[in-house]
Amino acid sequence: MPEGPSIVILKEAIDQLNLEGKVIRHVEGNTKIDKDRLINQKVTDFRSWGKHFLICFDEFTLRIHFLLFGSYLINEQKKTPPRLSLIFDKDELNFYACSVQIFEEPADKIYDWSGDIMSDSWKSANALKKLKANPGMLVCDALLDQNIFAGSGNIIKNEVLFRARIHPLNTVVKLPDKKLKEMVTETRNYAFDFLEWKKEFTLKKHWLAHTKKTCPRCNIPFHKEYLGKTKRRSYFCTNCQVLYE
DNA sequence: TCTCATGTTTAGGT
DNA sequence: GACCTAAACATGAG
Repeated sequence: MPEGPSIVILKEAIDQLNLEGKVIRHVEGNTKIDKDRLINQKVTDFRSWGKHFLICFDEFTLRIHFLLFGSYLINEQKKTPPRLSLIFDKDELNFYACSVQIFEEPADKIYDWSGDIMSDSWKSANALKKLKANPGMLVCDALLDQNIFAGSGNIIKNEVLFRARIHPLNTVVKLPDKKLKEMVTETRNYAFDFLEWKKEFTLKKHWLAHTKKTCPRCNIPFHKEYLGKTKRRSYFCTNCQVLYE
């Protein structure tokens, strides 16, 4: 569920229902937020920013974050109790095991859309600027940093570094400028490949590095190590992924 | 049955 | 404050 492209799929599915401008009639779920705040409120828009799914209202924004295990169902229910159910006249949206928050501001005041790798407003130059402001940061951390690449996650990290032949333990400053730019553009490229493959249910089949045992370029074993500040799984080939001096 | 993982926040230590 | 770690949350695949 979690990475940015999956949230785009959710947004597109909900857009099919044409709920923009519709009013929420009932609210259920075990969330701790004030559910009454949502009743009789008119949804103005559904949006996504990175891994955040946003339900927008004139005066406030409802944010759903699926963390690692969250899920949703549209006009269907699970046996397990929902974290949040939004019931409209004809449709219902059910969210499970997710983080729910209300911000008392419209989404445009909260979010910088140019930081979202999936957004039409994405600006690679902004990401580049943020990277250069953190020269000592490991690239494996940078690709998980939501302030730089909102929507990128561990799968995208591993696949992008493999595609661009970059060793995960490079610091930002060690990468040649051209490589750094390539890392940024490949992040968005891969995210859109991820989106298409996920829609076809063929995402896993297309993984070249993530969870893989052997490098498909060199035909030698991948390294699997828990790297960076967040100690997330990294799969990499020390032969074709370069560690720059 | 058990381990582990597409994630983030918070509390606590140094 | 910077920087680190562990814990908490919670679900399903293998």
